[in-house]
Amino acid sequence: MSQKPVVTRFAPSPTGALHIGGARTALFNWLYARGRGGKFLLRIEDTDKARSSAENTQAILDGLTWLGLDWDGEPSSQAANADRHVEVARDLLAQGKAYKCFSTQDEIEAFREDARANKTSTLFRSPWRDVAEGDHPDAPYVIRIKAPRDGKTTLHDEVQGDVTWSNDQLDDMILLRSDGTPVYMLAVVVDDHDMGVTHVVRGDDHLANAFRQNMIYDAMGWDKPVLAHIPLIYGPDGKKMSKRHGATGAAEYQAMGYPAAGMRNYLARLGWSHGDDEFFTDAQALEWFDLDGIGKSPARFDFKKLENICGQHIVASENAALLHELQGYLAATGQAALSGPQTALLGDAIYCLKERAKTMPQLIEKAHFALTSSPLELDEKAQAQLTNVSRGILTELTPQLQNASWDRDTLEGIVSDLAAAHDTKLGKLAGPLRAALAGRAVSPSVFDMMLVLGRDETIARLEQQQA
RNA sequence: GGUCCCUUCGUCUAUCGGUUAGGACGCCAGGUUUUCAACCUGGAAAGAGGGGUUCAAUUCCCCUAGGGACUGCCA
Repeated sequence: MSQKPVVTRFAPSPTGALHIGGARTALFNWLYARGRGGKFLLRIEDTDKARSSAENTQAILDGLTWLGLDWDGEPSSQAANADRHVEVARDLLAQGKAYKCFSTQDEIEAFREDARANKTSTLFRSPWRDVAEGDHPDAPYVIRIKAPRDGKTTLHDEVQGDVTWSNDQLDDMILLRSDGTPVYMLAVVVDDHDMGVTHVVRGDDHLANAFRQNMIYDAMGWDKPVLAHIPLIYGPDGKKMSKRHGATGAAEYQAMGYPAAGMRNYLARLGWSHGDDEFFTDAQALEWFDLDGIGKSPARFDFKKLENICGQHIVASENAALLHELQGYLAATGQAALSGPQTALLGDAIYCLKERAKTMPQLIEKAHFALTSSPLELDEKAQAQLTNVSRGILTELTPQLQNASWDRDTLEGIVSDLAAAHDTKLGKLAGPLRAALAGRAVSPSVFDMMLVLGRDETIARLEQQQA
């Protein structure tokens, strides 16, 4: 049996921004396809013209781009394929697998109200299913598919396992509305088939739809894609993600300054696992990701863990890449871009900043010492001590620090010098250095200010802070 | 109401019949630290309930409870 190349797709409807749950669905599709050398397609389901907008479409594209989820080719528009959808519906009608139904919306609604009142099934059974063409009135009609009424249907789902439905639960769903436009359920199947989609990975809110869509595949005799219905993401309280949880849109996470790599990692691990691996790179995710690692139960969104993962990714970032991401964050949030000197200063400082920031705003906050300037006069005694201690030594130390290759004697010498300067701000350097000598992470602050700004500027700013 | 799905520490999860039920985030305690943050050590913390099957169930089956999705001429 030859392996067909994998084709996945993400098919959002542009009736709103990119939802964080949608972003995860896109990520899963992307991971699956890209990890197998397949294609990841994007289809905008814009058949609901009243609620769709170009702005939303752009927002979705921007969100995916921010997350680094690149798609193959141009995004396709479902609305643009309407003629093709109609053609399939007409084909089904011609084959006798669909029929014209003349029941009005009022009639159907009345039936449903009745059914609800009597607590019976609200499944509408059209009286037109078996009426001969000659007995049709000259009136508006919809085209409905002829659903099987006997037996049962079992669908295999890579996440849900085998799911069985009794066919009498299937309705003769509408394919073409009375105005002749195709309905979503038809469009999805036709588009997926025409686009050559091999794996449909989507939210499990579509699980029931899969059975309805399956009828079209059967009627047309088309190959069916592999299905994987993934559980939805819930808010921290276990309820559906909503505004009161703080953020539902991917763009909001970007605005909060979470790095894209951290988002990918966190979102991937939410509902999917590869043993005990929590923190991983894109390369690892691509290699490890598979459908059978996806859990069946819904996962809650945990901001604390997101932050933690993001922090780890910031630490692991290349300095230049992190700086670039920071610039992107500033631009995306409409903040002033860094000036040339600021960029240079930040470039020097970022190595010590990234170890203590979990988000972009935190990075900026920690960089405050380098990005703001406020020279001041300084105390003569402090000046003398500083000069004494730092002369030549810090200059020598800089490359050593950055290469993480330490000369213990030198450092210990500095510590004692610094300790002697206890009365001054300079004394603060002793602590961080001792910590470094003890094998712990260096607490940079003043020490790093020296390395980044130089001695004079550091002293000036410290004096200013004291005032 | 009907159909389908789900249920391991607070949270994300590991476990593919036999484990002191593991890890991570968070939390608590202690340590280090003259900023912020980080770091080190230790700790508390879970199989929804009830029946089976089996020598042995978190793991397989059934029931109950709880949660969710769907039930549109929306997508």
